[in-house]
Parts: sequence; C-alpha cells; structure tokens
Amino acid sequence: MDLQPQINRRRGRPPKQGERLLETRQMLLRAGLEALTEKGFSSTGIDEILRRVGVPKGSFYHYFESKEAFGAELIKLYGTYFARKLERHFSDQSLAPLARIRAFVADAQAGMAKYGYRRGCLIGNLGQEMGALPESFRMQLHGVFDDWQVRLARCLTAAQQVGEISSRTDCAKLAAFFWIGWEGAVLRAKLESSPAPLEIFAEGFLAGLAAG
Amino acid sequence: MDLQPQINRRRGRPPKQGERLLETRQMLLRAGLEALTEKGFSSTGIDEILRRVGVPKGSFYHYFESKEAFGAELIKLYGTYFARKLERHFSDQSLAPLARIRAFVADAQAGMAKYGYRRGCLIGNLGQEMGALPESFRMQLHGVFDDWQVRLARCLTAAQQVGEISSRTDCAKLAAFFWIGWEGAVLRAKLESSPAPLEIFAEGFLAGLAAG
DNA sequence: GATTTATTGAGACGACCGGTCTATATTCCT
DNA sequence: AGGAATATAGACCGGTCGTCTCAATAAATC
Repeated sequence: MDLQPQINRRRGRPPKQGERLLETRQMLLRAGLEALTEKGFSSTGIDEILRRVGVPKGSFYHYFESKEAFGAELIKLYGTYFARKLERHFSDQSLAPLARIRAFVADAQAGMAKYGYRRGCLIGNLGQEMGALPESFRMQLHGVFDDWQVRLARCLTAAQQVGEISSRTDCAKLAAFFWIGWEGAVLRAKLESSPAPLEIFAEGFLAGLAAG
Repeated sequence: MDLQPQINRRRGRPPKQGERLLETRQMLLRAGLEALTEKGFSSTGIDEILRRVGVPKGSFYHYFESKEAFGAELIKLYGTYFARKLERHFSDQSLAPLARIRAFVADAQAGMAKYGYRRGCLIGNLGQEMGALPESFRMQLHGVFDDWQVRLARCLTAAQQVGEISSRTDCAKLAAFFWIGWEGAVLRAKLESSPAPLEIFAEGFLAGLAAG
C-alpha cells in the first residue's frame, strides 16, 4: 500500500522553471497528514512517512528542521485547509444559515466515511496528545480552534438575523459548544468505526437550537 | 518527584497474611493510571512507570504479561472506578435527578482542576489513540462507554419521571449525546489548561434539557 | 533443615526512534 | 570551465522501546 513507483525522483538541483519544485516536500506533508490523522504525532515515525512516499531520510531533513517543525507545519496546513472548507459552506448564500451548518456536517461525515472512520481530526488528535508533545504546539492548536469558532459564530449570528435561532443566544458560546462536542463526536466515531456519534451530536445540537 | 524512598522493598517471598501482598502491583497500576491519563498509552514508557515507583523491570513482567495486558487492566480499573463515582452521584436520593447530574459534573470538574488540567479521561485518551493501539482495546473501551451511558440514561429517565425533562425525550440518545460531548470537553480543557470547556459544555447541555 | 515457590534485582537483546552526517548527482551562475 | 546551490541517498549514532532471562533471596511447606 505504500511506495509509489519512485517516479521522477532525480538527484541534483532541479530545473528552475520548477513546475513541481516542491513536489517532494508536498508529498511528505500529505503523507504526514494522513499518518497523523490516523495515529497521532508520537506514534508516527518519520521513517514510516518516508517509506510511504519512497523518499530517503536525507530529503526529510533537507525540507524540515525537525519532526517538531514538520508537525507545526502540518497543523498550519490542516488548520487552513479546514478553515477553507468551513468558509465554503458558511458563506454559501444559496442556503439558509442553519442549512449551511447542516451542509458542513454532512460534508465532514462523508469525509470520515471515506476513510472507514480511521482518520480523525488532526487538531483534536494532537490536542489529546498535548501531554506528550512539544509545548509550542499548544498555542497553535488553540489558535486553530479559535479561528474555527469565530467562523461558526459568524454563521450563527447570521442565523440569528434571519430569525432561525433566538436573539437571546450567545453565538460565540454556542460556537464553542459545538466544537467542543464535535471533537468528542469525531473521537467516538473513530473508536466505534461508525457515523452514529457524529449523527447523534449533530442532531442533538441542531435540535437544541430549534428549541432554545 | 518520583522514587518514593524504597520502603519495605525486600527481596524474597513476602509473608502470606499479605496485608499488602499486592502492594507492588497496585503501585504499578496507580502510577500507570497517572501516566496514561496524562500522556496516553503509546507515549508512556514502562521504564518511566517503573522509575516513578522505584520498582525494577523484572517485577513488571512478573505481574503483567505485557504492556498490552497492563493497559487492559488499567481500562478495567478506570472503568469501574468511574462507574462507582457515577453511581454514587446518580443514585443520591437526597437530590433531584438533574441536580445529581450537576453534582457529578462539579465533581469531575474538581477532579480535573486538582491536577492542573493535565490529566484527562483514560478512556477518551485511549479512544483517540486507537489508530496506534492493539485492536483488543477497542471493544473494551466501547464497553466502558456503553456502561457509563446506561447509568446516565437511568438518571435521565428518573428526571423524566419527576417531570424535570420532557417525556418526549429519548433518554438513551441524550445520554449518548452527553458522553460524546463531555469527552470533547475534557480534551479541550486539557488543551487549554482551563475549566472553561467543561463549564461551557455542561451549561449548554443542561440548558438544552430545560428548553427541549 | 531441605525443598519449593514467589518475588526482586540487574541487565542483555534486537528493533526502532529521531536526528546527524557525508557522499553524490544535477543544475545554476559567472 | 568551474564553483555554488540544491537535492537525493543512506549509513550511522546514541537513546529508548518492549521483552526476556536468570541468579539471588526469603517465606512457605514439607
């Protein structure tokens, strides 16, 4: 399942008009993302990532200063990748605000199903691991959650403005509530290899909105 | 911070009327619990546990077949320890059912505060790690969650019977919702070294009950 | 008091870890 | 042409991992 056939892996300085100058680097990041969402940071060895993409160790330490630096870059990458996904849904003017949230949930559910519920959320994974991680990750992870929360809060405010939820609701707090629980749902979905936790949480959250 | 002063650590077969025949074993379990709730399974080395209680490696493999067997025992231990805590609160007839849940929440919050929010829930930690854990853990963890969920559902049913929550509520599903989110809250509390996520989730959950 | 049994103390083992280092190949720049 | 820059290649280092072995010791049993 690993080791794609070594395509185009030449030594030496690559040609400058480097269409895919960063190809190797990006392959490493992509493979790292896959590995870390499945198994977390501590349990994933660099050699394993290297083997998966057929790249020698020398290259890794050419592109990244250390495993820690590699991890930091993955957090940034995943954070923005996910933020883009959120923004795509939350700013979809063709849907009512709450429907946008439902669309995101469906998207995320499909994302987990696609990999047999083996891959979770990188940010949640590393958050859980913090006890054994470089302290520098903490602020970074915190920042990503904050960002996601702000985006959701904006969408909830929009829902408030069109009267889908009560005007007494504290949207920031509600957004915090959602992400807290959603990470728990992802965790459980991975544990049970099942979409049920995602569904139960999303359903419960949305039902609470309608009522509260 | 480790290495208590070697009290009573004699060689040879210990006396039979073994007040503390299992002392060493229990010290290992206790230290293991502390380590695993902080750092998880994969990141915790056996040597580290051994060092903390001042026991040599030979003893570990005398009491436990492997690290995996040790982990399995810890899951069982933590599962029943926590189930007892739940039962103590949920069957407290001096409080109304919802107040019992609030009491449990307060208890758990205090538990996390006591260790500076460094220790999480063992079951949640290992659940997140499953991607890198022996597959045998999965069912065990699942079983513990199921047990907790049943206990909470019973308390919710009691709340329903005294009219604290709507009779239309599906208590089993609601209990599932709670644990899904609560694990997320514990994760975030650890990440942020703060009680806020626990409070936000508990408050949101209870508010939803009142409204829904 | 000899034998058996339970437990400890100490450490060897091989696999693997993250990280470093040197060598080599290719292209750019002058 | 020749050095500088970029990148691949992989051996290697010290450390840690989980596991296993084995002698030493002392209580229990006979």
